[in-house]
Amino acid sequence: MRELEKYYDGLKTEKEMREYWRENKIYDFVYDKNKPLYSIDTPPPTVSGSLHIGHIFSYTQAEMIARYRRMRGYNVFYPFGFDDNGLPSERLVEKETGVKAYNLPRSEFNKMCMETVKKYEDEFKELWQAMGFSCDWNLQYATISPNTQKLSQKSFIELAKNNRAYIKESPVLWCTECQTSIAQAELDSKDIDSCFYHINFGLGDSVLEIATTRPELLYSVVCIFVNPNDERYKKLFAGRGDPGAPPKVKVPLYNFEVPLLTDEKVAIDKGTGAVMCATFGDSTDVEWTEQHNLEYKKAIMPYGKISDEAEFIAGLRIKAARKEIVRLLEENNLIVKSENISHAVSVHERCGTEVEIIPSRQWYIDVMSKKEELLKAGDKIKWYPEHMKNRYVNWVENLKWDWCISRQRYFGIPIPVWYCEKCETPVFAEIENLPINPIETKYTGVCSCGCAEFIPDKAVFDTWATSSITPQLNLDTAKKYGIEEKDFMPMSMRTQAHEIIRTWAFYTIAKSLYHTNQIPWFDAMICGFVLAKPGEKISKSKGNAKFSPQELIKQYSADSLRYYAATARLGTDMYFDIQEMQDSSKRLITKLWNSSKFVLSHLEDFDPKYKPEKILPVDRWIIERTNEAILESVKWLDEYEIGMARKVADDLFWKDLCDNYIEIVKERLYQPEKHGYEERKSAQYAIYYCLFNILKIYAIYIPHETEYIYLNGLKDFAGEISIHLTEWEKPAEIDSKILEFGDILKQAISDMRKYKTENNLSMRAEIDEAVIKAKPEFKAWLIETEKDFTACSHAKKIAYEF
RNA sequence: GGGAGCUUAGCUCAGUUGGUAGAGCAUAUGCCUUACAAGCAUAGGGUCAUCGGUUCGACCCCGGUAGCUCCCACCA
Repeated sequence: MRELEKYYDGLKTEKEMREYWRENKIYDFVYDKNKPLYSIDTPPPTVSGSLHIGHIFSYTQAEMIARYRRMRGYNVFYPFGFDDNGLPSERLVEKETGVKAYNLPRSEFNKMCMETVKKYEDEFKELWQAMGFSCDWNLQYATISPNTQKLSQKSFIELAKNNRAYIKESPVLWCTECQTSIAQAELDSKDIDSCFYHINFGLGDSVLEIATTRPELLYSVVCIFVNPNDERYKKLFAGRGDPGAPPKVKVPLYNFEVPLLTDEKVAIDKGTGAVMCATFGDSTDVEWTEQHNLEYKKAIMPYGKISDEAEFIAGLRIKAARKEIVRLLEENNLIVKSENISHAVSVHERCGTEVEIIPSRQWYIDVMSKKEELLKAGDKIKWYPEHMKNRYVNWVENLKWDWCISRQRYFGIPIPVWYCEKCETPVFAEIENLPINPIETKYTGVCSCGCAEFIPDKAVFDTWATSSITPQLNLDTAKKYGIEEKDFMPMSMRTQAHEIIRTWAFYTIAKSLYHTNQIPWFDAMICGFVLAKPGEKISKSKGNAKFSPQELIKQYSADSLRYYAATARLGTDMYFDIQEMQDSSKRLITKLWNSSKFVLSHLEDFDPKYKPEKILPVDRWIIERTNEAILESVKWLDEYEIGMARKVADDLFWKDLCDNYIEIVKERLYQPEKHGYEERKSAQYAIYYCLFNILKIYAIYIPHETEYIYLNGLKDFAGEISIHLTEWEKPAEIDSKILEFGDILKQAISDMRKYKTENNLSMRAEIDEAVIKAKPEFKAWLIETEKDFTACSHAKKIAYEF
């Protein structure tokens, strides 16, 4: 057995340990049918730029769970993936190269995307490896890979054939900057400064004042609404009967007439209580258009300009059009007043552009009619922390649109569909031909209408439409290891941050429900964010990501970052304090090193197979404390509370083992001639058990250091080639009597130390008497401990108060 | 406007069956102790946001209020 060096060199050691793990394939997935399976659905990071410390922390927390389960005897299926297709990646490429996707041939742009994505993936992978992640890279997947494309297209075709997915020409959320349809989940809200214009519309010989923030949409006004209970307008409807011809309102400038209708949705106290319904100003306009069966006019074109049909403003961009209309209205004295307001508008989360609603033909997945089933599925999943389920429920209940899955973009998975040139009926690719790009491959069949000419769909899928099948991607990999679907689905656990409950979690649940009629995973582990300060997310754009994760690892070591990342409470945001990280981690890592050094130096002649006939009471105490801590850690980790489990380990290690137990048995270990050889063996047995098990708990947090200590001190005793392949003890019931006995000893030591400190004495100073207060039932154990206690207190005499 | 979380020592936070308030950091004082001065010991420091209720007893359970944070809605 080798001895540990005087100081621990984390940076050097970590590299060596990772090399050791690689060489010995420590984390390679092996499916042992005698062990239960624990599968983790890890977020494939979006390849949209470099990762920051926030990503690192939440991934690390989940990684600790993987390690924990492995050491509890599970087959841990822990794959990693990259979400490398879609708009985020496209935007990254556009930003890095300065090109715009629509200015290039699609194949050329996609090639650029592949190159960029590859570069970042290598960077990501290196980073995860530098953090000591125990995933098996043989299980890796990428959402742009051919196999993923196949599964994603297959998922779509199945849903379309089961009428869960459908194509429809209808108003859709549209980003004029990215020039694509988007889904409700991609909306952000932003407060913007705007102007509320009160405009005079014509009403017979009189006028009707209507307030709007979007005068540029006057051309597309299809009717005016007032609330039926609004006293101001009731008289306008009097005597017209029902159904009567509604009053007509004349739109200014354009001078066409639209009906005046009533709807309960109109807020009486907003503006003048009369609202213009344009196609489309907002989502309420869409609802009204459907409910009241209104016509629609195309006002805004997909590229963000006003339609050619609109007089005065044709071809102008939206903001310019607004300006021009306002100018014309003012010129004609049609504006009664205008008030500056700040109001919330929906913007596209990726680019911040105000979202429009324009009619377009898109593919959707039905979620609106399945809300109840989706909510039930949410109930079946165990959410950690529990209250995170609220976000899911809240989202499902407030859904307004079916999930639009087609995007008019380039770097994504093609929609495997062609349309009949004559009747526009969609035809689907054959499953065995997937993956397929309909632009490159012709459809060879004949349409039911007899036509044989087909037009390919040029759109691609929403990124989430693919990343929502990660359980299926994982299953596909698992099958290669001989795991059957019934043993794999639902997966054990999904881990993710709370910000993507409405996207990733929701979509995955929906797809799982539609494909398999069951939940995708049993547990959802929802991590919090790492914030720079309250309310401020870490991001490059805010410039508060002072250090890159790579730099932090290089400077402070992965174990330091990992130990600190384990401070967080599950689901709760934490603030990253570099000083605190450095101090607390370094302290623990050093302490663990020094105490291990001490323990190992007393194990030269130790034989783990030999259990001393008599284990002394104080040794039984630290063994039992260790067992207690293991059980408590298990309890916390089963609930994904890694921070609480770490605290349990810290308390045992620091307070009980280092501060008290080692101080008590030190002399017994050094001087068997004074304390007895069998007594020394008892202590050896206890320190070995305690250190090994503490290392096993810490192994999930600081895998490098614990492995190094294990390899250089404990491996010869334990046999396994890595501490990460050992299993945690499974202690039976805890003996509380012996724990109580430990508390008595600790109290006595504390009293003794207090006395010495108050008298400015060294801890080694001799004192006349040390006093132990205890119940009489502990008398026998105390007598057995007297030699130890005398040694650690340096008291001439031990007095007892029973 | 609806919902969730938080409010405990100067700072960061624990406190999971309701029974005398805890840790780390910081501060002060002392201690070279056969692992560790990259250490150890001891101490000071809290009307547990606030008001009310239940209870023999409340940081904990219930209700109200305030502040902070987040999610959702608000887009005429």
